[in-house]
Amino acid sequence: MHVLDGSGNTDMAVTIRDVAKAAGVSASTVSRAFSNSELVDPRTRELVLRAAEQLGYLPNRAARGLITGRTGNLGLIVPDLANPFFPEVVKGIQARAREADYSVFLSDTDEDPSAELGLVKALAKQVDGIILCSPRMSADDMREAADCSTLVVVNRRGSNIPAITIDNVDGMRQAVAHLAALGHRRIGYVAGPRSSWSNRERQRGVRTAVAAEDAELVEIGNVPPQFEGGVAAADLVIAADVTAVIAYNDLIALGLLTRLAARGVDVPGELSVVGIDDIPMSAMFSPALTTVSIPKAQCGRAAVELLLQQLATPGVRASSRREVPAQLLVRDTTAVALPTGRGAH
Amino acid sequence: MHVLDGSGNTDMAVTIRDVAKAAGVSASTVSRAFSNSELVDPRTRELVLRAAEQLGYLPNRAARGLITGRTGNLGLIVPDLANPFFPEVVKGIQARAREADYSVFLSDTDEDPSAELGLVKALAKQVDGIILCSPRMSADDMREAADCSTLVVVNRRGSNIPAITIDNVDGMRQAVAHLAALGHRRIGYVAGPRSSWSNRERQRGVRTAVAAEDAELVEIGNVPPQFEGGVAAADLVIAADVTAVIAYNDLIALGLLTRLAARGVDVPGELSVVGIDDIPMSAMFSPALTTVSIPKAQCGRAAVELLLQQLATPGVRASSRREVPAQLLVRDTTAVALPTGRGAH
DNA sequence: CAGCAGCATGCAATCGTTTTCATCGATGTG
DNA sequence: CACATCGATGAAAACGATTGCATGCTGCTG
Repeated sequence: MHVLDGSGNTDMAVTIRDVAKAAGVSASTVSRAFSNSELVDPRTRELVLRAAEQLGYLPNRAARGLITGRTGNLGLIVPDLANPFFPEVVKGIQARAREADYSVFLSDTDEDPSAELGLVKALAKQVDGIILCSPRMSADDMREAADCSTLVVVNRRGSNIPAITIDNVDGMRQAVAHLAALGHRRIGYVAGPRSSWSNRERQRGVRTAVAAEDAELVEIGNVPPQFEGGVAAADLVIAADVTAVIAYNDLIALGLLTRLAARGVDVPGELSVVGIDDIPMSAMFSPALTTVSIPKAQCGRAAVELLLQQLATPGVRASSRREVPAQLLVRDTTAVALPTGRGAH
Repeated sequence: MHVLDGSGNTDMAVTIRDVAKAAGVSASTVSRAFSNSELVDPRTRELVLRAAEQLGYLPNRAARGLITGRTGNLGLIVPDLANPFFPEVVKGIQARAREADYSVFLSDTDEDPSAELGLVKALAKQVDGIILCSPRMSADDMREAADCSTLVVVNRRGSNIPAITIDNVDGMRQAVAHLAALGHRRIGYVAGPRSSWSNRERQRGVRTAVAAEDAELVEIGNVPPQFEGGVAAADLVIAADVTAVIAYNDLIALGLLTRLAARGVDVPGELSVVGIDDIPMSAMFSPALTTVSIPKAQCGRAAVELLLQQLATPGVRASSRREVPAQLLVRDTTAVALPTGRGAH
């Protein structure tokens, strides 16, 4: 026998009317006691709250949502939760949402861009707004999605939709400045997927920064943003005869590190490597990866913030956006360039 | 201007009555056309479906839930999404839930056991059932939680609650048999948190298996189940004078590997290391970690399966459980034991 | 003392569905 | 031909909450 909640009903819902009866008031008063607390006598309110407490009453959000039109739910769509970049973002979203008393619906598209729009539509009716993380869908689909629900996108910009982005250009500037200061004059960039907005941004940032430092840039193929992509790119990097390389993300950088070690290339002695993202793994590798860190949880919180703001000022499809800073984290994969530059041995 | 959905309403909901009007039938018929399809004339049904399609109608789940008592939602509570073990499980849950046309509410407790019960209560009204991943709460709290909602727990057993567990004992048997076959006679086990049910299971499994192989077991302190825990434990392992060590999880094993390398201990030459979990990182390390792999996505799917089953047979609080197999994955951190055993150099 | 302002509360309609019950033709049978 | 049967459909009552409106009470003012 467990301790029951006074009434003895283990599963049947206790409604607003039960509370009303227990407190000797009407249902409306109970409702008011919970929301517009100003319109009800403080004493009555206290009475109601106590009765509710005792009965273990919790408002039924679905019923409330039906009439108010607001569900208190948020949708969240990510391409792949197994990608170590996303869990931290999701945690940030979750945490901030809970603070604002919102619940979060999570959907993982498994990297299928064509599933994204469908999920938005399916979710639209059950939520007040949707956060799209690094969406892969087309710009047309984005517009259509925006017509279904209040949207905020993370890690992409365009279609006049409120967005949280990362200051990739500045991040790249920091990375390149760091390398240049170490004497590197010929720098490689291992590009991620061509279709990725982030990749284009980072590529742009690297180009600008390298030009500003008066150094030379070698762009190395588009590879999938995974460990294997880095493994595959390593030989190209060696052949490119650079003294330092920046990878589109940490996973690629880690792949590089592994293959470079296998090829007998000393990092950072012969070659410096810089990643982007700062996924937890990067600190655990040896040598620990120098990387451009992105405040992932902060991105998540900011996305919720922006969504809440959109929700609060309805009708205003203002194209608000927010850019979070990136920050270079120097660890053990970058060092001064080899004095002679190349071919030494 | 975007293509609108025929009616021109970008945000206002299209209800069952709109469809009814458009199809020239009553609301009841539309409802039936969507659910109990048998009670409606196939031709009428076709008509309704076409009208709904054209208007872009999607049933409002909240309204439906209000009357049926079933929400079509599932709750999911995890201790820490940033722990690389969980994302895969969550993906499995998500995928299976979507197949069954359920949506998933995600909550992350940030490793705070005292938050778990509160989240269960908050979620209970909005979902048909809740999946608790590796819950840290007390047994009493578990019982109370089970009174709030239909529950399935993953990675823990007890309180007569349906559970998905891993066959830790067999996993340990495989690991120990592998090591014994390589000639190891003195084996270490680096224990995880004392409060963890999994740790107790694994410890028990190792003891049994080591005894069965007639080898010697050295148990090494309880450490936090993180990389840092492994780093800290490495020196104890060296001092324990074993030729092989099994860690409570991969994160600890990876920490061991890192610190052992720093101490100049050759793995697997001088010491073999086995992890548990098979997190993605483990394959990327060098040397790649030999580990007892757990089918994480399958755990997730099984949990949903079990929950759905509980939901289908209401009232039957049968203590169903399901155990998924673990499987040893031999990679590069295990090798034959040093011939002389210890102190060699 | 009458009248009125203003506050606290209750009544009832409503949100978008499902579901029970009744209705209405059409069909089959004695 | 009349009556029971049956299948398809519609009308209306729920589900649990919110909210505009009406009501009753208190207390103040002229």
